[in-house]
Amino acid sequence: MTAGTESRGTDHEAGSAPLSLRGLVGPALKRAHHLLHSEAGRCLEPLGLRGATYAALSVICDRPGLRQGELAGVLSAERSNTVGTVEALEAAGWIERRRIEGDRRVWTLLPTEAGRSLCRRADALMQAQEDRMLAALPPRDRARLITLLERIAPPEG
Amino acid sequence: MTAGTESRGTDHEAGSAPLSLRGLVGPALKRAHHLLHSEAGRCLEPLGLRGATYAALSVICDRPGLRQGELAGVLSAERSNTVGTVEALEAAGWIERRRIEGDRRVWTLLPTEAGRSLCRRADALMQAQEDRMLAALPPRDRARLITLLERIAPPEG
DNA sequence: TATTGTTATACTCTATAACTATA
DNA sequence: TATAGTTATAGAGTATAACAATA
Repeated sequence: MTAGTESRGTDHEAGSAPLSLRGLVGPALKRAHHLLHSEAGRCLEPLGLRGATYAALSVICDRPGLRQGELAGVLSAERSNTVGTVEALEAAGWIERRRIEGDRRVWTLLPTEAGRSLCRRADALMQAQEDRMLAALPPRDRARLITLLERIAPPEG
Repeated sequence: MTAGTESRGTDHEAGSAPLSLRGLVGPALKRAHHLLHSEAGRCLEPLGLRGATYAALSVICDRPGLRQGELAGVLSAERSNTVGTVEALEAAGWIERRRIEGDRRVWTLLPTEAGRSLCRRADALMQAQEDRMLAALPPRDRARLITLLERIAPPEG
């Protein structure tokens, strides 16, 4: 902290990233996430879905009957922020909410047949989208990438 | 699209992600990014920086004299969204803006000595933060991860 | 008292269009 | 007419606290 005044390079081919950011995972992660996320949004839009509603619908189809709070947990989202998502799915007729016996506070979430059908279409779309966006990565590298990312942030902390 | 009614599993150890999201890079990318990004924010806060201001300062220290529009390009940000960032850095005394000769529309960005000093501290903090967050990944895997991410979204598209 | 879902709110990040002053 | 920077604004995404109904 007391040393020299200049440790950074001064000549650049126009457009390279700064040295100090080169070794960090964060910036690379941010760019990749932003690219995939925005592209996924454009893909899902024609289906009437967004990233959040697709993810929620997918979880509900996979675990029919789960509670709203469990959904929030799986999505790594705040309970308060899943309310709108669930309402949107219900309003569109893609899921139903049911009370359970014994505890009238909780809502249970079930996909409708329309919801299941939509989810299958969305799954296919998203798979195709990743095939397109990740064309530079052979399947093996894709799996490796997922493994690395999940070692940083395991699913369902 | 005409086939069966049920292709998803029904028994789960509580807390696993849906099958259809398992093979996708997007969700894993999102979780890792969210975790690193929010943690980076907490790290930088005591220095008076946020992710965006740190990244901008780093670029300016590395390429002193670059234009504001070039900065936006390197940051993959809209020009309009870099205005506030640059103003914040200038107001804090970490950078200066200078006109150039020959074109009075452009601003040139230069770090002050205080800015360089702060940036060195922030670099060290961010390096330490990643060492902590990515403890599960040996350096070799970290480099591999960056390589994979940059094949999806190359720096400075 | 604690918990489930809800409301309200605020803050960050990003995108878009329109403006100014220069060129 | 085009460009650099700016302003204004809108939309996502996320975080927090407080509330009602129920346990």
